[in-house]
Parts: sequence; C-alpha cells; structure tokens
Amino acid sequence: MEGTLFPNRPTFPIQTTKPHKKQQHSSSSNQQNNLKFNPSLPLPPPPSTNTFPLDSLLHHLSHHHKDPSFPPPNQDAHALADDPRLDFLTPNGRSLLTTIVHHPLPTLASFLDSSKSQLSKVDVASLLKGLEISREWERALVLFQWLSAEGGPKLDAPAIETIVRVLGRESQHSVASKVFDAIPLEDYALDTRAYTTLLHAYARSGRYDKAVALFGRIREKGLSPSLVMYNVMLDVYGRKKQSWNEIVKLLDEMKRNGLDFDEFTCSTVISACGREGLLEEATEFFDGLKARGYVPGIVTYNALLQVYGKAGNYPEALRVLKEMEERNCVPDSITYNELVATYARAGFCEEGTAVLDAMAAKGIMPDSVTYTTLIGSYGKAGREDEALDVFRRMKELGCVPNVCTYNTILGMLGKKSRSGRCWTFFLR
DNA sequence: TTAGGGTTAG
Repeated sequence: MEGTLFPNRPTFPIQTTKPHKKQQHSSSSNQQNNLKFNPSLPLPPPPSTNTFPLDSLLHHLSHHHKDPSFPPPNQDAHALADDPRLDFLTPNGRSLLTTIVHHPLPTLASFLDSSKSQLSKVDVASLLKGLEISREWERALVLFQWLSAEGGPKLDAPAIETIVRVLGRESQHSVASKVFDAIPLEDYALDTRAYTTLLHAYARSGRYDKAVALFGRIREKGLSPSLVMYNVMLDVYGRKKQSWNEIVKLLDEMKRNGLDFDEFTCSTVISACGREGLLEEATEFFDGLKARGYVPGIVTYNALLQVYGKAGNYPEALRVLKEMEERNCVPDSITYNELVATYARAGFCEEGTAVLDAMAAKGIMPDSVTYTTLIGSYGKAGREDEALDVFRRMKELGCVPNVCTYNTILGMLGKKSRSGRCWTFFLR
C-alpha cells in the first residue's frame, strides 16, 4: 500500500551504470557480477555437508544473549587482594569484600544477614564501590538490597549513586528501575549523573511516566538539568506516545538556558519523529538546525533517512543519502541497512539486493541486520526460496545469523506452511 | 576520560 504513494519508482542512484534487473541473463555480459551478491544467480557449489541440522538451529536460538558482556568478568581471589584500586578499603573491609565476591550468589543474602555485626564495623559504601571495581554488579545489587531492607543511615546518597552507576554500566535498566520502587528517592539528593542514569533506566524499561515524575522532582529540588539530562528526557518523550509538544517545550527551554544542541539531541529528536511518523516536524527541525549553522553528523542523517524510509518516502530517503555524500558525511553500515529496510518496506527486493553491491563498492561489510532485512523483504513478497538463498549466502560469507534472522525465517515459513513441510526448507 | 543517540523480528 505504501508503494502506491510513489508510482514513479526512481532508479537506484548509487550505481546508475549498473542495471540491477540483470538476473535473468547474467553470465555472459558481465562476469564480475557473479562476484556480487545476486539471489537469482546460481549459488557456488555447496559444501559436502550442506544440511542445516535442527539441533544446530536450536542451539543458536537457545544460546542467544543480547548482552555479550554478560556475565561480567570476575576477578580471582589474588587479583582482588592485590588490586591497588581497592586500597581505600580497610584490611577488614577488603577481606569481607573477598568473601562476598567468592560467596555463592544464591545464598549471599543470608550470608549478609548472618554477618550483620561484621558489616556494622565496615563502611558499606566502600564495600559497594569495591564490588563496582570488581565488576560484580549482581553481588553489589544483593548488598544494596540488603542495605535498603535494613534501612538506617547506611543507605545514603553515595550508596545509591554507586548502585545506579553499576547497573547503568551493565545496562541493567529494568533491574535498576525496579530497585527504586521501594526506596523514597525524594528523600535523597543525588548527583546529576545518577539522576540521568536513572531517567535513562526508566526510559529503557518503558516506564516513561516514572521518568517524567522523577524529572519533575529533580526540578523541584532546584537542580538545573544538564545537556545530557535534557537529551535523556527528549528520548523519554520520543518513546512515549504523542509527546511531540513536550519535546518542543524541552527544546525551547534548552535554547532559553543557552544549551547548544549536540549530535545526541538532534538524532534523538529526529528518531522521535520517526516513531510517530512526523515527517514535516522532522524536516522542519532538521532544516532549522542547518540554518543555525549546525553540521549534522552521521547518526542524525541516519535517523532522518529512517524517518522518510519508514514513511515509504524513498525518494526523500535517497535525497538524504545524496546530501550525506555531498557533505562528506560518509555513510556507514547503518545508513545502508536503513536503505535496504526502506526498499524492503516498499516491496522492492531487487533494489534492496543491489544495496549489497553498493556496500561492497564502498568497502562496507553487510551484517546480520542487512541480511535479515533482505530475507524479510523476500519473505514478505512470498519469495521464500530466494529468502533462503540469502540466508545460505550470508552464512557462507561468514555472517552469523542472530535471533532476529531466525525469527524472520521461522515467521516466513510458518506463514507459508502449516505442516512439518516448512522444516524441509532448512534440511534440504 | 562522565550520564545520553541511530538499523533487522515479534
């Protein structure tokens, strides 16, 4: 349906000299094309064991972790004992820290309960810092929650700032946002960075109203928001539905306070427009930036390209790409991935495939997002065989499929076939 | 050597 808005399909601009509707008779005219990706061309001879075992698929699916840094690296006992960064701890505190780090996590809370007298003698805030340095966010969390259950003066602003920092660094946003449900944050005066991290945690765990409420309380305390805090709040309103007016208000306030927009501000605002389909607002904001002498960076350009791409307005999306190149803002893999997605939404599989050639020409490696988008576009067009060709090709080229890739393929095959037949696509 | 932004599925 989006395609009907744009009856005049523009030719692909990146490589105007190379026709992309060449799949039917390719071999004689241009051998070089065989090196490039083209789903209609015969694939190179498959390896002798070209099956895709089901257990391998399940292995991939069950071992997917969004966060590759999990679990965090632990230090062994000696490294911890000798770490000069822990010199601020008393010998007593240091030995307690070592014990906590090596205590089994499931029973750590009861261990803390049984060590009350020992804990009362050490500076618990320092102990938390020690766990932060040791990258032990889970143990830091257990200690913090023990502390907050105990109540009392040891649950102070520095302790809260530490746990906020620890969880923020590990991207444990939903954990962080829940931890403070039971703690009256308004009773504490945290530093701007801790508040900013907390606002971000609320935004990332979808608790926008919590973020807005906290932001209000921060202002009531008389703290003037920093540029970063404003940027996080722009992100909050950008994810919350129907909040463009709030975004405009914040931007006005930033200007009044003499804060210069940076690349985070600009990309966040334009991405907000993309989520809500605010084409005119995005264009006006972007033009306003340039009129004031701001030089947009790649993230801002990519966000703008996505605004038009999502709206199905690919002529404008291509114009953004052209402007990037004219202004020496070198497109990256995300730019091209957005472009593939733009074509995919419009149902132009060949054009999406041709983007891979453009990427190769620029020395940019297609990644799992590129391939997944392309697989999805063939799937949506009912061209399952070509989608699976792309899937095979991506693996041959050493690009590891991720959970989105498999979801795309399973969704496609599930739609196509209601019986076990769908698995034969994989196993063939 | 801060606290924050952009892509794929469902």
